Amino acid sequence: MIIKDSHIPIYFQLEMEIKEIVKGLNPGDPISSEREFSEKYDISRMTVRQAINNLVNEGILVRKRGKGTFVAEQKVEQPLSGLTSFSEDMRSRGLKPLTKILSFQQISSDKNIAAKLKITEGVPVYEVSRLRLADESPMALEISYLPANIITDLTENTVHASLYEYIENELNLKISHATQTLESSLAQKSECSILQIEEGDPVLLIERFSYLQNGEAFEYVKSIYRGDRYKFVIDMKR
Amino acid sequence: MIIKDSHIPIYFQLEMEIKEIVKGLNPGDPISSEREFSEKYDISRMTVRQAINNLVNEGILVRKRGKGTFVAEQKVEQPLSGLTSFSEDMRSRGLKPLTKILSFQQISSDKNIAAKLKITEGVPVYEVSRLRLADESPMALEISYLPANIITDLTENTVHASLYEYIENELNLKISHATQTLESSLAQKSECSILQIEEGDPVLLIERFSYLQNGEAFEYVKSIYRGDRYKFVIDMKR
DNA sequence: TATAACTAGATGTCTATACCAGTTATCTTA
DNA sequence: TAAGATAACTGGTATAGACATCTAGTTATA
Repeated sequence: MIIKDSHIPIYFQLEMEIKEIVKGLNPGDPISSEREFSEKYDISRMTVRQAINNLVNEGILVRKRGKGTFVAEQKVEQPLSGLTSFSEDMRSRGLKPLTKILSFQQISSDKNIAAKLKITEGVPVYEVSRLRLADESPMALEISYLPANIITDLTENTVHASLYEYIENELNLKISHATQTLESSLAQKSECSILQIEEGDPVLLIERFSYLQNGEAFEYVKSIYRGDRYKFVIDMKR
Repeated sequence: MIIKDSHIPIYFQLEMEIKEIVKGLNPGDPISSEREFSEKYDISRMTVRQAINNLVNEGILVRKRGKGTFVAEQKVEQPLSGLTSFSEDMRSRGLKPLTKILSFQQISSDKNIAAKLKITEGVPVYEVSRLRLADESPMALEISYLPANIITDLTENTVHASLYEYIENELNLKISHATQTLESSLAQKSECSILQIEEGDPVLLIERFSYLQNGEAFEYVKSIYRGDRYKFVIDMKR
């Protein structure tokens, strides 16, 4: 029902009306033509067009010249950063995500870690090992290294809650960007038992370097994902 | 300059005109009022509004009721942000990238392709096979499928030049976003000879779905990368 | 029978006009 | 001088009608 002398614009009322109609239709179904709406509600065709245009811009309808206006196919929503987190990803597939912290300790950086974080060998770093599970079954092993002189007073609880919030809100550091590399490899003996796979099975190796706004690396993460069970998803906006 | 009896709609010509004007302005600057454009080009104000509406929807302008229309602040959008292309990636590592088109043909979509692109089985699609090389040695095999009813009149040259430019500028379609999945797997016999690897070697499987603004998928790409030589890189801005 | 022409109906473009509703500066008045 | 009214802008909403162009059927023709 459309009320003509309401303070709510007619085109807006019609938008609501059409949204209701669309609820009872399937993607691809046609809606009434512009002239039909115009006559049915006794409003101008241009006003009908305004309502439909807005719904087209919202991705609810699709116009096809000469044919009509149709209910759009389901819209795909993209997560903010472009990268879906493990937890989101698992949940979207109907699996229950769980993260177990296997170890948390402060160690002296060896040559390899020091090179990755571009710090001097021997500078203390936090080492955090995590096991990622989906529906109780292991999906990935993650080992993170964080320089203890930048990320100060880190605790196991903080790591388990939200590391990034701690860095930005408690330490007042500004996170700038991260670089992630993915590569396909074969499982090594040492990783097999914990991921419950066989030597030579396909695995996805992911390395992430995270940087502060001053250019310092504050995190190096090396992950091993089961290749047979995990797909990495990226959404890209244009 | 606006040509009235052109086959190009007046509002579209005006959009171009305003885009040029905006180039010489700074974010926050006002543009002429709707009535001024209307008088200057001797066109209806409603036509001016249609042009401005489109530019507002594109995020180029913002309207402020009672005040005027202004150049929008910087656009957040970045073309397919975060993903470095194969060519860029190779060059940054000092390798010479090369893409060879192995085959280009129009075929009838089978059940699998039709399902991926959400079209009816049998609808014709273009199939493009590409071999990606770095310093003469094969790195990846890419097979793309594009519905021939959406991406019309595709030629091998277009594919080899810039497909996305063709879609946006020649076909006047709007690219919205893409979803990419990566997974680790083992090489199958059929892929071995062309990639010069052994059966069971690690490979990176990448699937990409690209979508238009109306929600239709216009591209499905399946790629197989050599796991021993290729790393996939993602940069993330916060 | 195959093809071309027509037709009905859909969206697309465009006009000219009217009035509504915020915003701002100026002008009037107490 | 300060407060309020007013005028002159801005974009927002809405109308009625005209013609263009595309689509899909139907009809007429070669």
